[in-house]
Amino acid sequence: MTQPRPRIPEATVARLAVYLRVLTGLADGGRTTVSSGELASAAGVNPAGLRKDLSHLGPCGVRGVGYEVATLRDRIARVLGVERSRACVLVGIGNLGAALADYAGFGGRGFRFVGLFDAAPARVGQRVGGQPVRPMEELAEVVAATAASIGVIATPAEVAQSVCDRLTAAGVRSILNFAPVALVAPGDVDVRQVDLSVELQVLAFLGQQRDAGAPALPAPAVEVPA
Amino acid sequence: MTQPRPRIPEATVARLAVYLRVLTGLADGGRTTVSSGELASAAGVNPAGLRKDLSHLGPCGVRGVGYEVATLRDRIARVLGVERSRACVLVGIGNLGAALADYAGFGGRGFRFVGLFDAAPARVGQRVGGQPVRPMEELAEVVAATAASIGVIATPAEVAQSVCDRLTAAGVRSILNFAPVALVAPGDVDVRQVDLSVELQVLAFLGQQRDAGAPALPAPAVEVPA
DNA sequence: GCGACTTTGTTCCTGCGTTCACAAGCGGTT
DNA sequence: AACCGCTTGTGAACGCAGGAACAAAGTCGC
Repeated sequence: MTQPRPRIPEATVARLAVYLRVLTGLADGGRTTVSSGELASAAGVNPAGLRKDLSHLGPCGVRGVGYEVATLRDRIARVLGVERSRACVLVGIGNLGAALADYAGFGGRGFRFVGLFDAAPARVGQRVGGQPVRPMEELAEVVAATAASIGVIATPAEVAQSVCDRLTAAGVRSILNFAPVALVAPGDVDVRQVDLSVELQVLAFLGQQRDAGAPALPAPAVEVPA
Repeated sequence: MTQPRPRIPEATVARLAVYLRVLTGLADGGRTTVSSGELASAAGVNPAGLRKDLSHLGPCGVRGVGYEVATLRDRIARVLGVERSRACVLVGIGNLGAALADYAGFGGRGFRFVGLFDAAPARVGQRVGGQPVRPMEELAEVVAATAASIGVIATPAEVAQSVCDRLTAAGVRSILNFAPVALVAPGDVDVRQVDLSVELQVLAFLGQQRDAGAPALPAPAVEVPA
């Protein structure tokens, strides 16, 4: 009954999600097989690293040929746990929340939002992404009824912790937090933090560093023909 | 170079951005000093790691006391290049693009959008976050006029590469891509990828792993099925 | 049927990031 | 003025991720 779970590194899991997306696209395009080199280039990673990532799933390719697109896609989907659709609740239907609710990349990849919640009475009742926005009072009820295991927080930072508390109290065990605060949660709850502005600041730093120290750099920019 | 710039690890840079946000909040709250332990807890990291991160900036704390909030904040801001405001252009004003344009976390942290662009004629002319949406034809012009160094892509995946090409052609050297495709760009252009659904899939994986193996299994060392 | 080519899966190695633990330094107290 | 406790900064070890090279294995051509 147990899965092949010799512990997959988290960095590998993140890349597996990318491979899954690429493979889904290839399958929709009618491709039946793909080589590690091609897949790696489409995913933006090193071919050897890709093969190492896939090796965690056990042998799933054919030497001399490559990987069967549909088979590999299904296998990754099963390992990632997106084989069956997962119920998620989304709290905070501001600009970002509405964008997330509408984001096609979620529904198409095994996630479905079973409840959108907001504390502002003005927002409650509006329809976003085909669903009505519900008041916070219904949160526990919906989580219990749908067995939602994932909660997404897209509220202002000030209320994120209290939303987190309510989600965990309702039984949610996994939380994705877009608010720029570090949440504290019970040890058996997974919390992942996404700060949209952090990436922008890393970019600014790299740009400043490049501009400051690179002028005399050789950097003939050899092109890599794909 | 007068700058102590012996290469700061990228992971450290990302955390410095988080420290900067926490410090700004503390300063606004009137705090004058803070210890590494407290700051680390607010940022969700290990105290020793935080001190190591800060050590890249040179000594900036007082032993036995802690760090001076305002001083440390300004120092990190200078290192990250957030001291002066940076001009950014944003392409793709859909749900996500509108959320980004409105996101207060950007303007407050040294980034200002000097141009919002969309290919859909229906969107052009609308005002989002206090600015008008412009047609793609004006992209190169605006980038040249404002010396924007950062471009943000929030378009559908299909057109992201062509937008990337136009941005680089216009002179943008740093690109933040929210579209789920790996972009190819010249070697002197920094491209950073953010896939919102990847984090969700990592969460699903961790949740599945927890549910399947947590009851009493420490590490069963199971092997692959068939 | 056999050889050669292609591509996977694995192994080794190098470098980086993270953590632990300790010495150094400063403020407050007596 | 000297001691003591607190906190920083740094040095070292551990573990992990990434990259390159090699061997196994299967297919295609002759």
